[in-house]
Formats: sequence, C-alpha cells, structure tokens
Amino acid sequence: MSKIIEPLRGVHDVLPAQAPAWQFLERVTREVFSAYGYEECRVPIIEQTHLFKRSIGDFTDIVEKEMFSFLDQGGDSITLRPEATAGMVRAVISNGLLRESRLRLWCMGPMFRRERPQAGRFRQFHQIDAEAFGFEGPDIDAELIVLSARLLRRLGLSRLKLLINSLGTPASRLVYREQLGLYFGAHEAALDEDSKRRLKGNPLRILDSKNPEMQRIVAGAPLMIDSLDTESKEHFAALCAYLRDAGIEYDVEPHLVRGLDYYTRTVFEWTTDALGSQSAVCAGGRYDGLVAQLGGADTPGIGWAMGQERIIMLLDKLGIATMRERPHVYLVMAGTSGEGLGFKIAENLRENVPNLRVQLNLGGGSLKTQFKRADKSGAEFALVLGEDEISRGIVALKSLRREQAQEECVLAQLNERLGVLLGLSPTRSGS
RNA sequence: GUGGACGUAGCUCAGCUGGUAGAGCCCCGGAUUGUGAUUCCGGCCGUCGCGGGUUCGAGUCCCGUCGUCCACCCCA
Repeated sequence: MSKIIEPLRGVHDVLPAQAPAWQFLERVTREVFSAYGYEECRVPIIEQTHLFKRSIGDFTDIVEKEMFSFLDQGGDSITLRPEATAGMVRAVISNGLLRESRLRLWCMGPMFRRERPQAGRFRQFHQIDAEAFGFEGPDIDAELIVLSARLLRRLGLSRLKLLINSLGTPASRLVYREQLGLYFGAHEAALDEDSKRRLKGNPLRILDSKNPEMQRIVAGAPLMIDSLDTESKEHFAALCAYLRDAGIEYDVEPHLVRGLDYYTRTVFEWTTDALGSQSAVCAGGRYDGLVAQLGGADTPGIGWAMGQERIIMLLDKLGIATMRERPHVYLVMAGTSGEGLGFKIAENLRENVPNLRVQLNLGGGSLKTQFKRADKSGAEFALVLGEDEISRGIVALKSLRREQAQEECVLAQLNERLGVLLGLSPTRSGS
C-alpha cells in the first residue's frame, strides 16, 4: 500500500456531516447582508505580498511571522491573504469603485495564517467580512454593529458580549502611546517578558495581556478614552447613543486594542467564553486612513470580520442542529427494464416537481438490498418499480418512516401524488 | 515561535511490569429466491503515525521526526 497523503497542518475538510451548518451560516449571512443593502464582492485569495505589508503593518505579528508568502515562477512575491480588508480595499481602488463615493460590501471565504493551531485557530480558516467606504459619521459604525448583532441573533447565538472602544486618530493615539510608554516604563521591572517586548514595539498590546500580574499593573494605566481628541470623543458618544437606541447591549472596554495597525477610532469585538482561549467571534473597526495609504482617494472605511469556524463551533456547542438533507424518494427498480424506466421517471419528477429530491438506486442489487439502501438514505418514500408494476403501468409507493399501507399509483398521476404526499406542488402532470 | 498531553482498524477505544494485535459501532453479504428498520450468522479493513536505537524479541522502553489537542504568543 502506498503512503497516504495527509492534509497540511492546520487545514480541515468540511465533510457532508458538517456542510449543512456551513450552508446555514452562509444562507443567513446572505439574507442579512441583503436586508441592509450590502452587496457581495469576491476578491482574490492571493495578492501581492506588498499589499498586506502596507495595510496590516510591517511590525504586526501577522506580517512578521504568519503570512504564507512565496515567489511565483516569475519571481514575484505572492501571499495567501491573511485577512480580507486589504484585498477589498485594493479591489475598490483598482476597479474605480470609489467614484460611487459610498459603498457597502461584503465577502466570505478562506484566509491563511501560519500559526500554531489550537482550539478555534487554524492555518486555513474562513471569514465573513463586511466593509463600508465613504461614510464618515458614527451612523455607519452603528449600522455595521447592529447588522452583526442581527446576524448573530438570526443564527441563534446568544450570550455573546459586545465590547467597544475608540482608538482615536493616529495623532491622538501617538500621544496616548507615549503616555503609556512612560507609565509602563516606570513599572518595567515588574513587567513579564512579553510585556517588556511589547513596551518597545507596541505598548498598547500590554493592555490586553492575559497575565493577571500584568492586569494589575494595567489597571492603573492611563485610559485611551481620556486622551481622545474632541471629534473622536463625540464620534464615540454618538455611536454609543445609536447602540442604546437600537437596544444593543455593550461594554466599553478601554483596553480593547486590535492587532492590525490600520484601525482608527471605533473598534469592537463580539466575544464568547465558550471557545477556550479564542474568545473573539467577530471583530472590526474603522480604518479612515487605509484607502489613501494604499493609493486611493482619501476615503473613510470601516469593517468587521467574523470567524466562520468559530461560529460553527458555537452552533455545535449550543446544540443548534442543522439537518442533513435527505432524499424525498428513493427509486427501487427490478431488472434492466425497470432501471431504464426508473431513470426516465426520476428525471421526469425532477423536471416537474419543484424541490423534490429523488435518489436513484444505482449499481443494481436485489430488492432487499435496494430497500436497505433506501432506508439508509433517509428517504421518506421508496418508489418501487418491479416487473409487476411495469406491466401494469403503475409504481408502488411505500412509506419508510410511517406505519401506513403501501399504495399504488398510476404513472400519469405520480407527480401529483408525490406532490401531495410531500407537500410539494407539481407544475404539471407527468407523462 | 515556546510549553504540556497524546498518536493502535473508517469511528470510539482495550492491550498488566517488552513475547510479534482485540472489542463495539460502521461497512459488505446471507437467513428458501418482490420489500428496509429488530434479531441471528458470516465477512472486509491495521507494515500499532513515520524513521532510527536498545533487546533473542517492542504497540509496549529510548531518541528523532511528523501530526492532533490544549495553553502561551497572536487573533476571526
């Protein structure tokens, strides 16, 4: 036996048992976005490495050590997207979409980060992504958050906590960063290894350290909210008002920071405690400078990303089951003539009875065997086409799930009869 | 990248202090030849993750490697 080829580390197959949950998530996502007037935009999975370095930030962990980058045959450096925003912004710029001046977009698909896998964290994972361009005011911030709340609710997920914060403008953040540097510098001796490292790189990150010791020091640190510029303060206050009016509960979390450099002002995160150490289920924020930074006309932007695997894990944990699709009828056929006729009947049913799911017994087998397969398929009815039925121009219908007598049906009335039995309506009678 | 636990049939697992592998489920077939689910009978499937080492002999001990899970880091 030759050696089996294993999947790459941290990537997963979605098997038929899991697919319904994914389809459910994706269907609800489409419905909710559509309800808010957001349009789908599909962007490539690979982009120039440069794009991510410039948008996410050279010194973020994602860019420094988690990107799947490679040289293609032409010597260009290509990267598998680690997140969606950069590509969406690029698409909006390179296709001239910003001439619309206001855009509400969404996309969905795989992202890649070369991290060490653990609970809720994979090397290939999937995100649902929302982005809005050209809106300056806090109303869009509120809309995006309300939209995410509705999506989560529609999925049946409760008990999620919404955290919000404002990072202010780049200028006000710089001021705050200095204050923070001074504060933590004064406590440097008490800082752990990671925090000392962050002190040099990005002191903001010390704020969300999980180390209880650090949390104690963090508790005394100056608050970002206090060093916000006036406009950012007003923006944030207005957002809070919108959320209250919409009945969305939230916590202002002054230590909430993001791992990507491009965020300004509003940042938020939906968290759960049901997923081990990966608490973020959906997170995002405003990125007013990013479009210009990537060469587009100066346009404000804001967006969020939702981790599909994490949502699926939550659905699973909360027992929100999604049923596997089963056939309505399974065709049991005897002999070559039965198989020939059955094939035609099945096509006729699919043609004329909308949404009917018909599974044909393929590969022969005794009637007994075929009935076993019919049962295992989960079908509601077995449709029997034996020598006797063929010669009489009928089919036998046997319920596999209910105690009821097997019935006979003339071929010409089969479409209608099945439509009635299954609550589907045929467009016209079959031939 | 760092640390810990683990890796035996498709799945869940058993295999005491080393003597060359087992159960249940699943799957396939059968129980007088046109009817499934229960029951009974039978069957398939493993170079015990991979590679080295110790030993007369290793699934069982040692080393390496790959992978899974968990935590840190980071993040959706």
